Amino acid sequence: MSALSLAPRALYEEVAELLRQRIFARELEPGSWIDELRIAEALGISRTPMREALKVLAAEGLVTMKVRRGAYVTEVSEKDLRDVYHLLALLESDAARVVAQTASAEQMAKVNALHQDLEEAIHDRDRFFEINEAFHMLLLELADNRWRDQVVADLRKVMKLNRHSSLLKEGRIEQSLTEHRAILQALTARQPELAAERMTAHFMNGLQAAQ
Amino acid sequence: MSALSLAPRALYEEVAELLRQRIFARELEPGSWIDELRIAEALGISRTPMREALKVLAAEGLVTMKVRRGAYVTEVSEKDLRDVYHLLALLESDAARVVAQTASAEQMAKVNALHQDLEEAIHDRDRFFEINEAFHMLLLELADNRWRDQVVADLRKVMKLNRHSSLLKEGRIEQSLTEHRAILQALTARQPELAAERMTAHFMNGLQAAQ
DNA sequence: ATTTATAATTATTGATGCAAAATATTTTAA
DNA sequence: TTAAAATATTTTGCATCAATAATTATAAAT
Repeated sequence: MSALSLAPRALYEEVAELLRQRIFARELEPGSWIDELRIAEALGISRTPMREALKVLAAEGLVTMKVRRGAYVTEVSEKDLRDVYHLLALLESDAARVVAQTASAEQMAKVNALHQDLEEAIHDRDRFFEINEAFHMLLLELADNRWRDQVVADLRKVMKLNRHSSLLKEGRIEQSLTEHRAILQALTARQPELAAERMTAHFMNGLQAAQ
Repeated sequence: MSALSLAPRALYEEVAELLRQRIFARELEPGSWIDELRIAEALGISRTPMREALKVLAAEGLVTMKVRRGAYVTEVSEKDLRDVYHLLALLESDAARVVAQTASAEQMAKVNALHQDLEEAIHDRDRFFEINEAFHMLLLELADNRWRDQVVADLRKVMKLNRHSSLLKEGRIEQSLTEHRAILQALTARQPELAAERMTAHFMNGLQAAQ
């Protein structure tokens, strides 16, 4: 697949990643059947790594396996989107709570620094999106719970399946930044419950904007 | 596996379930390498469904795949156990909150009825364990979030990997029942936050007992 | 004696082939 | 003309086979 890669992944991992891209790009539409033979042939690989990749994606929730009927791209309803948002809000607000409780001074400085980058990226939508993601990832990392990280990663993938999933709609950037400021304030003030509340509110506003 | 099954599962699903049983029974020890060839031969099946089953278990977190080194039973440290408990407490206490908020009168009656069964099973450890599990499952069902159900199911599997995972140690049954009474009281009183708090406490006490 | 390099063995990973099952199409009968 | 049954085609699912990569052991050289 890629000529040079430091950590050579197995072929089924490469294929899984490629399928994720196609699903998120809506080349494979939700509800549609995935023709494993056709795609495998198009990629010039056999069905074995293709099928293993589909199993991985099924476990992530991106595709749904039906017995003797193959793999289908998971359909994410409006309710599903709300449910996933609900869980993300719960898990990430708890991560914020943990960070407010346990982060070292150096770690908190890192959080602060990343927020400053976000402030400066207000006029660059793509960069704002990128740093926003990094900020959420940093909080997860500092909360130090690998199982949560895995769950959040999977849920975020499922969220991306929905057409209206973008956490940052056009006019939401200003609003989002304001919410981030409030979260940061609660974090640096070492107020766990307040940080959690504000993170929850942040997500709920994001959901409002998405619908 | 089972001679008659209404929903015929694929062989790789059957194998995945069998491997789960063996892992939980500690026939396959945490950290040990899984000899897919040997097990496949012992089961009289080929390696293909075996490998697909291992991919499924890897996605659940029960086994860890190492590139070109095969599958290993995931090792769950004490910290891992605490982390998983933390998430379960978070997710299930939120489910209790949702149930307190949204359950219909009939649904709440079901919750009540199941708790009464629990009260009556106090002298039958296995039955108490069984109904306890059913009670938690009922709350999840009533909270009506299939994504949470999936996450909780996976986390509970991981939890079972740890030697000290049993939610109900010998002397804990009395204590557990007392906590359940408090949760039920908050649920029927329609006090979401109280129900969530008490569910969290229930889990934290369970974790204490486990260590 | 220790370290390095090469060879051999072992195990994972990927490809191909075959059989069973499900769906779609065609033909026949009412 | 429509419905049902049979046949054909498509596709999944399992097994076998081949190749690649890694580890271990042995031999040689320093």
